[in-house]
Amino acid sequence: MANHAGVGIGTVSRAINGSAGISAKTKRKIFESIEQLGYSPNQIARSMRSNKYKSIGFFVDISNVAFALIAKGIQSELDNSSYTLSLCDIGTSDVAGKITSFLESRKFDGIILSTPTENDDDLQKLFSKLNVPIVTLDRDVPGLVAGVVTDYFSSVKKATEYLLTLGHRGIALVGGTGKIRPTKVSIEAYKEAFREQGLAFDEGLILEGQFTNESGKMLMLNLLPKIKSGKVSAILSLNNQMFHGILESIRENQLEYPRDISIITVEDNELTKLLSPAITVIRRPLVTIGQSISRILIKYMEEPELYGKMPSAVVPTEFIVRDSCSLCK
Amino acid sequence: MANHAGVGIGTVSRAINGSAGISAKTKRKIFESIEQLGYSPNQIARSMRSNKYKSIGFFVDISNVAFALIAKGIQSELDNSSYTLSLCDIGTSDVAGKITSFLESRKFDGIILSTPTENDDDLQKLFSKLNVPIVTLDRDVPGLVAGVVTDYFSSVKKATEYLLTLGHRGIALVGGTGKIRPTKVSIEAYKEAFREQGLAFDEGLILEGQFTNESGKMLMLNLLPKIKSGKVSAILSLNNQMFHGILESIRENQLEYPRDISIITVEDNELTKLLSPAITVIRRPLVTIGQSISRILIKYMEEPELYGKMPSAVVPTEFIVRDSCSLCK
DNA sequence: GTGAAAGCGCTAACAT
DNA sequence: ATGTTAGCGCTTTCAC
Repeated sequence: MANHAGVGIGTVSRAINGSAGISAKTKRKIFESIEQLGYSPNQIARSMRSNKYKSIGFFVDISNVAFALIAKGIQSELDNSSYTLSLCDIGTSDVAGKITSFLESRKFDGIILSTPTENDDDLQKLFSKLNVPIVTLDRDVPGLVAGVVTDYFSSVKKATEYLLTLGHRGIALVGGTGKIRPTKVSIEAYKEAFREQGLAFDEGLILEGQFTNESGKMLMLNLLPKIKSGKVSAILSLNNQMFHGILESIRENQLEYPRDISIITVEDNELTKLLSPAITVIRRPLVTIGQSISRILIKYMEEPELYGKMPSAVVPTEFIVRDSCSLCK
Repeated sequence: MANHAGVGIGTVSRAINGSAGISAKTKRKIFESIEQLGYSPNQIARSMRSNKYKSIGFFVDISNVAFALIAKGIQSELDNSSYTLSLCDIGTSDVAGKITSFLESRKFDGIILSTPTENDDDLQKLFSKLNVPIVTLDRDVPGLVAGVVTDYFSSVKKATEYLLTLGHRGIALVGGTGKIRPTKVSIEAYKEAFREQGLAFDEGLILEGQFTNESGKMLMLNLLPKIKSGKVSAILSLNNQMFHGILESIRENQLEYPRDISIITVEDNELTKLLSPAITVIRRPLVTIGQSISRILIKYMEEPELYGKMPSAVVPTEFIVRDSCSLCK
């Protein structure tokens, strides 16, 4: 390559990298040669030398289908950059272990993280050693920088108020572990809605499970008697997978919504739209979320001294009323 | 590292790589040092030297949610190997361009490919240069090796027969482009089912669109008059995203299934299970598919001389009857 | 402004 | 069986 253009190898490097100290003329000459030879630089060698990898990692549990649209959003921002996105599935268990094995074989210039739990010591230890910008997606992980924070508060509050207005008082709030930001915030919103109306909420109706279909079903098992006795007349679900279990349980127990139980869930999709009656939901703009966090991470990668100094992007949610809730009898 | 263990750098390499020509004793000594120092080899440098990347790429349109479970399957096989999986979203357009840009910045030891089209010249050109095992997922791409092939034939035939048995004759077969294997095979099965019963099928009812919700809706627009006139009484959908559009259209036009139209689709999920009435479906075992293709690719990576010499894994499908079809009136 | 040379951390070939 | 050395393809420093 270098001798085809009749220049030194260092000069080629300068041309490719747009470094200073090269005349426009030789630069042109070099790019011609590049064209002719179909040369493309070896990214591995570049990385080895420069410690830049042109690569960002998105660590997430891909079982949650929402991540696909988020990834699309991330990707769309990255298209104008020279970075490549790697999706890495961390599942729900041994997250730190999986991330470790990813990081052993790959290097990233930046990382986007959405873990199933916020208080994972192994995780913190792992990342504290890593000298790379890491932004979290809706997680308050101590020591890490929050990139995007979804404003569940206002929508959950609206949803709760909506149910209260319909006359419901026994409103079950069903989430995965209460140890991640969205759940915590949602619980706060729920409580505040009750308080502002001068109503008492029942702590016992704030339920925690896992982010799975099965867990949703399990929780319903406990809820059923209360539903039948009228103690619980509405469910506000904070997770889509659990929501599936709740729906199955409703079906299996010959209940009907909104007649026997009013339901609201988080995350809008084909299912919530196509079910009949359609489900009242809290929607977050998935693509936008991906774009926002991508932009923030790029900023941090380009200007490391800013790291952690920028505010998180706060993404609004929408409360969409459909037909899954009725007046409390 | 090397001098901590009191050995030469080459010896360390031999230990790490399990190469021959090293005594068990020094090996042990070296691993002790590795432990103590928390040393981990620089994968970039190794790759540069060895042209092995310990990395496989899965190129797919992540809008199709099915891929998530397939990826889980792939991953589960990879967990016992030293390979790392990168999911790369190729969307539906400019697939060759996207793949090219991925390949410029990353190297893979093997590639799993599921493209939205089979006859992409750019794609073939691209991969013909690439000296790496590539296996396709349900695609017959000329020049590439098929890794896994899903047996849609038997299920689509069963589904068609099922509809015929219910008295349906006007059965619309709705797919994305007929240019990918699953669609082609399904069309064959559909025709064969008709023929075996001595019945004539209407070529005009074999419809092609895009793999999108909107396209499903569009096709329904054409179908509606025929449904109302009774010319079409059943729909067999070959794509889940199109199916969503079909369902929406049914809803918007105040039709009811199975009363006004019988429907069957491919791909089982929460939606098909939870809709009421539940949808009769053709299911493919997604995790198994991922595992199979992963195993085959690993084989090819380890024994390149086998490449293309092994048969594709044929994965069976299941035809699951639920409540979305009724007797033809 | 440009070429030559050092060296990133490894593996493989060559010594011993 | 093990130490030493060349060199993978770049970027960067140092001469000029």
